Amino acid sequence: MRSFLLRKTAFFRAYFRTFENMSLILQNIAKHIVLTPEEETLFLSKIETRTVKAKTILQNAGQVCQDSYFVNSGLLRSFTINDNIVEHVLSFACEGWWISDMYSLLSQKPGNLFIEVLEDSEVVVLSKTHQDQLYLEIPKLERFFRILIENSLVANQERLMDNLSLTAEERFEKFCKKYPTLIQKLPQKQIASYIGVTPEFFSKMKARMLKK
Amino acid sequence: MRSFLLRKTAFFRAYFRTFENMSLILQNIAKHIVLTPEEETLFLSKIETRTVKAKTILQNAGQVCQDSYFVNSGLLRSFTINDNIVEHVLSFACEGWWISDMYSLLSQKPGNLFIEVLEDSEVVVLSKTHQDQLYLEIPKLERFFRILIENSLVANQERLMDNLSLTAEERFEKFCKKYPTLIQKLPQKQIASYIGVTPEFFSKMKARMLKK
DNA sequence: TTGGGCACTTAATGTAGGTTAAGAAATATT
DNA sequence: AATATTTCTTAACCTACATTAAGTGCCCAA
Repeated sequence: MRSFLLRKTAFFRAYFRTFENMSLILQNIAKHIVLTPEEETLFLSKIETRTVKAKTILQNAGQVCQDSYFVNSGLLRSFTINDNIVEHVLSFACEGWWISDMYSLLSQKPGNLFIEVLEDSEVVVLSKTHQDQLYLEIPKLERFFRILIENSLVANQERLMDNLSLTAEERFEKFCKKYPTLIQKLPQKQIASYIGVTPEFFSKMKARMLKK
Repeated sequence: MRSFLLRKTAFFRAYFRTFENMSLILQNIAKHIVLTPEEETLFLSKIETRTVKAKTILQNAGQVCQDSYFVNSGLLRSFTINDNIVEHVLSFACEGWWISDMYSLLSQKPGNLFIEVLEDSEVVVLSKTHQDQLYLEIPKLERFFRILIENSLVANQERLMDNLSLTAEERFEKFCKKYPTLIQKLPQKQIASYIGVTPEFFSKMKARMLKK
């Protein structure tokens, strides 16, 4: 009897933990489309959560990307490394954001991006295989991901135009306004890399801005 | 009898012209999804073709964007103008490409982009209203547009990283390889603006490259 | 036919941001 | 607590690209 109870509480703990872990992603989906409880269950059956420690590399350049990640908690980034061994941040992802190497994921060719964990994090893993299955099983998800990608395209276009027309200082100000929570968490060199300047210049620029 | 024949030939002419005008966009769709003949007809009923002359502005910054354009023939571009009255090209669109101000189209807020006709062109116009209807009437189109947008996001991300890590010369070389047909058609200052340099610097750079 | 714009070139000078290097401060590792 | 490693700062010098300005060739409109 006692062992039964033990098993039972373990079951409930796991059950509730799953729900706790998954509620954020379901909320995220619910912002754009409505899933039935059965569809939610099906969706949940295709994903898994994973706890990852800071500095873990989830995706390496040169490899074919198999997974997208949704961040439950913590902080990740994607970046490239060019010939001179200089890193350039493509994107950050904190709570409630998705991150992946879309080029590699879609083309199933080796990618150029690294995906790195910046802070101990909990991520939801969605494999390409499962995502493709889900598109067929729950066609509404086409809409969900279409909307996500539309939003990220718009943000990307704006960033591109900003890089062409604004100074580093202006880009930094915009970044601060747009992602105030990220600023707190990020080491300065990561911000510099996202803005598109060297850490040395960023430091100088920051000092200059403080004087004003 | 004669007038009947006349009407008949007029009908056929219109019929075939419609088909001629629309076959490119249907082919474009067929690359990613399969539509039934009825769905194709429905789709065609929601769009119209329009002949536009060079220098026409199809979309003005400050206005809410209502339409996406698919290019049957000719050449368009989208661009912003910053405070200093400097233009920056976001994208070109020639035969078989889509162009719009996605930010404004999605948010229905005033946009920052201009869309201008560079060469006399024929475009297919798809209004936001019709597009939204189509998503409901032919859910497969969610997939089609998702794929289109995915591809453009990937291209944008690459361009962003290139702007951060490559020199103007390298960006130009990449542009030439990627869009060889565009190079022929575009005035040099448009290329310069896309690459992200002034026309003066571009000219100097070109001279330097020819010497090698 | 002329002339007024527009695209392109060349050249002098200016500057935002890069590079190198060395030290200080903060974090991580033992 | 001590050491190692990474992050940040400062400063001197360098360069890719911008700015300004003046000039050339070309199209096309009156």
